[in-house]
Amino acid sequence: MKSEFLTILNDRGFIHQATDLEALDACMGEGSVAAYIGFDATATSFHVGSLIQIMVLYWLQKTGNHPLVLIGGGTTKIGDPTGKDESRKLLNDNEIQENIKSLSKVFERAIAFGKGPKDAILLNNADWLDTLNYSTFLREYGTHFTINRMLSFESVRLRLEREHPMTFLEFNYMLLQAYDFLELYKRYGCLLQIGGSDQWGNIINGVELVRRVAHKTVFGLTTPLITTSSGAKMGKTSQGAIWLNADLLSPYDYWQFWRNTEDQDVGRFLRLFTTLSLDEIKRLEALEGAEINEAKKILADAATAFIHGEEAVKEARATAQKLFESSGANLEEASLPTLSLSEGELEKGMSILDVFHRLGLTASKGEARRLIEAGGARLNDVPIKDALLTLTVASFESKTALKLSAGKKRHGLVKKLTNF
RNA sequence: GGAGGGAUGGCCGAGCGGUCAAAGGCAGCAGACUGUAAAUCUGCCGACGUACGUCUACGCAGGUUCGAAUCCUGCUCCCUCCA
Repeated sequence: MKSEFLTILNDRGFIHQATDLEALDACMGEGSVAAYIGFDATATSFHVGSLIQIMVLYWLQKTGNHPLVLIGGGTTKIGDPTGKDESRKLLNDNEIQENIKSLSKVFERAIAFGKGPKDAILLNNADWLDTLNYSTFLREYGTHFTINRMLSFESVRLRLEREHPMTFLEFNYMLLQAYDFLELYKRYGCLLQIGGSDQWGNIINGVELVRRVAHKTVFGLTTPLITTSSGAKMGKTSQGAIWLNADLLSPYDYWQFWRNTEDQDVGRFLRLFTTLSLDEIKRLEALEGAEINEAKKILADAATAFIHGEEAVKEARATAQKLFESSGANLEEASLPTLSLSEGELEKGMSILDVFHRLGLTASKGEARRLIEAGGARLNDVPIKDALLTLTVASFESKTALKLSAGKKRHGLVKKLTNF
């Protein structure tokens, strides 16, 4: 590898497949290249599954290339059939707009947007897709696609084989994504599209369309699907996805997610999801036994800082330290789910089951009861034995906050509100 | 168009008139062991009630029956074979 960008990607394990790696490398070695990554606007937040793409954007910019962030405001109206057994419910314009607004916040910390030649640009393909004229589009681009070939793509073939219906609308998705590439090539001289490995088919369609229409060789590159060593897809937990937006998953929980990485994944994740130097990572992943916990903290710090910023890291780390490393510390400041009870409520007494439920530590009161029976519930680190326990003013003694724990890792605070 | 099979809890999958809140597996949660890891072992795993209990749930809508996830009718969706 000659180019800085591809060297980094290669060393850090970002490359799964590429159309012509050598030619791309030569091209990127010569100067700044505009490259794009497309994102669906199907949810209000990304989760860690998309994080690898965001890291790639960071490295693009870091190595002097020109990142184009494409949000699929237009293609989301179609719905990417890739990897899906049946068509998704279609979103309306409003929902898509909301999603775009909420999604784009994530990029701001990772890359710099602006008007300069190396500043990232945020784009929405609705800007060109919405105004396409059907018959013109068919005449100009429809001739470059054969049904024979389109039917051979995995996304289509699977549906056909299983006799799950695929609508004509969805069938067209790949044409529109291919057209995006062409449009970005024309507008910004974009030479490279990067995406997850499942996007391979869509990406090569774009490469091909640009070659046929503009007679230019452009490139495609995919990143691997990241799984944990135990084989699970990244970021799926019982609590739901590991969201990147703080309103869906608190920075503390995000930090914890990384803190709890399996030993075997630490090195790989440090390379992919932090920007630490490779030397440093080598040192960290060589740690053995309990020592590797230090590496996990560094991973959690770096990954959290990348998305939520240094402030959030400090808070998360302080909270974690209070919870796990020092007992009886002052918890007032900790960033935990908190329930404030008024004096009125405390006069009457509040069932401990209700408190667990309202704190979100358990999904129902029954679950809270089972937790207590299993010995996993604690009040200020003392196991709760009685499910009938009620919290009253007296429970607080001289303190203003109580710590409730569900297992070792999930905690919440109950505060006493003073009326006056 | 014809013939047959199927739809069960987050997923897979048994049950085929009462003993069914529904076997078993996976996922999940808790406990033990550890290192906030993995593996292993143990317990839990619809909601509500302190509890004998009540409610909701086996594709949808009706029906038969003292009693239905289980039988009947209609509907919807899926699968297999034949044309």
